[in-house]
Amino acid sequence: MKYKAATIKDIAQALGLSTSTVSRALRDSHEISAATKQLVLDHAAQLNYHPNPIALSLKEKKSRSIGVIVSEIANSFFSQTINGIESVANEKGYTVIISQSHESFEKEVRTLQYLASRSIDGLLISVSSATKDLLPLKALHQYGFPIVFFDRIVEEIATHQVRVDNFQGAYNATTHLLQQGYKRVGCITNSAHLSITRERVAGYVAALDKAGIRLPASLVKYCFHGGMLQEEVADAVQELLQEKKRPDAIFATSDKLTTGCMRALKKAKMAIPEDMGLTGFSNSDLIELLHAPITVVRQPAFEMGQVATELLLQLIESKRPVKDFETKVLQTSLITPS
Amino acid sequence: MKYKAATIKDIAQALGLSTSTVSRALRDSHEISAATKQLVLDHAAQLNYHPNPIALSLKEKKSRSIGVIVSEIANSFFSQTINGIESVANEKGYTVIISQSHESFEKEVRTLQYLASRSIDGLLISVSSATKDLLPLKALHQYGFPIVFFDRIVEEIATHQVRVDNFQGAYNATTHLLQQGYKRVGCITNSAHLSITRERVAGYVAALDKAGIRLPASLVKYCFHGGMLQEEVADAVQELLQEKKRPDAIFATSDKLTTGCMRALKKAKMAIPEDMGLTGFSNSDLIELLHAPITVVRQPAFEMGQVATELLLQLIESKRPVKDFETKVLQTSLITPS
DNA sequence: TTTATTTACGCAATCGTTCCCGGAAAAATC
DNA sequence: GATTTTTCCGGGAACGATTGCGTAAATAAA
Repeated sequence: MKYKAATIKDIAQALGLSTSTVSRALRDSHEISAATKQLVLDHAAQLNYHPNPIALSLKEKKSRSIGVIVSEIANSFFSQTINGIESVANEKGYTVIISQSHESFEKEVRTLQYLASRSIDGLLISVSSATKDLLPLKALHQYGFPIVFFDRIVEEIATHQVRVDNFQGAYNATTHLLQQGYKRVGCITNSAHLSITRERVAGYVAALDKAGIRLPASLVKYCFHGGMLQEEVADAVQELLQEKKRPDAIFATSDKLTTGCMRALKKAKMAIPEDMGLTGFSNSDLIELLHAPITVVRQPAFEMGQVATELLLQLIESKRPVKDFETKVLQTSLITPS
Repeated sequence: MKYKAATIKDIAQALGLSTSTVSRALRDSHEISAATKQLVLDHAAQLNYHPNPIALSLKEKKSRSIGVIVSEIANSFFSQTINGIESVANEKGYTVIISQSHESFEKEVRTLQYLASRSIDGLLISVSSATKDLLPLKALHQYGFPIVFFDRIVEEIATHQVRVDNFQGAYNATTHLLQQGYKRVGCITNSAHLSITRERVAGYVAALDKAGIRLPASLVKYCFHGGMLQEEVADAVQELLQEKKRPDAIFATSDKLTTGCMRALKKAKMAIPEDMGLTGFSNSDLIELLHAPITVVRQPAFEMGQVATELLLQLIESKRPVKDFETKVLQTSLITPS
């Protein structure tokens, strides 16, 4: 069953006016008399008239909707980011269409095409951990399609970017572990070609360097699926535990990896922080309730969503092609258990 | 900057055909010659032509998109449900537009109007804990707008509903606490007018009854904001602790309430399960990592999303008004720490 | 050869809205 | 009283696609 919404035509007919007059009256045009305007407005209210956004989209050639692609919404960081995105977008009258890549490149590409075909006006994306081929994104971008990267950046594509100071966050976390007295800090991280992976691992290495600690590269374990598969993390932890000189602490570079490590360590009956130190990136609000009181690097997720959306809308509403792109870098904070 | 997508007109012009011929060729109509079809198809591929969904929506009077309103996506239960919704909707070619009420009635109404004005074809909703006035929803429903309720049901509106066996889930959880030896089980629950609140409290009471335990109604504390405000939960816990005959265990009826209780008990330096037993509804995947190994009632969230979406699409695609409405009841499971 | 039937395509309306253009009536100016 | 200027409104095209109807040419039947 379909319910029929009132149209401008209905109002016109009922009042014996033309559609153009009604349209103008509703938009408060100066060339419509006050009396007619009132008449139209009253009748519109009575019919509960709302302009059909689809018809508008067709005419204006824009849908006033933006797409968001994240790996998973069931992830504190991303759901918080989305809240930030929504807050800005809705205020400006934009609809947000959220899609998940589930860390799969194929799903990401499909989603990309889908969103593009649904005529969204712009895209906010944090690429999947499996994304190595940038062609689909580049194609869209070269078409002049507005894109803003957040969190997981793609440097090869020239557009606005919003991220945190991943290097510093990782540096701080690693330094924190060292200050706790740990000597051999291993690292469990995401897919190697992600920007956040490179930056965070660099921060981790820099902190070790600064402390005069040199560790084998084998202490850095990459999880291609970014923790989506629990066993991938478990394997990585196991590998660390089986290193000839076993690490005494682990730095995990993402939400899923941090909790994944905890899970794996628990399974291996390794106590945190006694048997193994652990710290990592996480925006979960349950951290303080975990069985081991770990220190985490928290990202300003909500703010990141807001900033990214503002940049995107700016891009969308710009009259001429934007050539000057910004890279906003937000700061992380180290949260220690109270 | 705008990128211009190819239209049917572009193809027609380039090939010296009419738009109708091109349209029919693309839709593989029998009244177009094979030669012309091939010509059109080739050229369409070359121009990377994709039908404009907005133009189609305008003509077909449907947008092939559905709206979802939940209180919060940063909630394991809802994000899992959304995954289920997405899986079914996308497969059927529908876009999912997610909105959050943040447990605010005003936000819910605004969102409702917004979604309705964005011409979605149907709505999946789990009402906010603050929803007492059903007029906006009823208005939409009486208009013939397809709505399916999930999780938090509104019985007064006759349509499809999907929920879990809340009574049984609550009954099992409470019974579990009693079997552990707890005698005075308090309850921290959601806003009193929510369906899930009524059903879960009823299950809780029934379990006590069955065990021959009669407790004062003051042991049931209602949180109007459903745990959105941490202090609301903290206050409720405090009130329980200050009862003249203090309870020795708490049954919490939702995700946020369960973790909220844990947080409050931790603050009050009450050990779980020694000083106070705790169990509750939760779909968080971090439960097993919490400092206290609590038993939780888990809902089949993903499945719930799938079922609800199937019902909604069925409603949307039905030729005539549907009069027979289904109420699907799924089963919960009690997860005890290993 | 004439008529009937296909085949293969074009014309134009439609969806709801905006906006350019043109024009009648009223008001202002001379 | 005649002209110019406003004021106010309607006609119709446009956005991109679909579709009922009409029709020329090609083919088949008579």
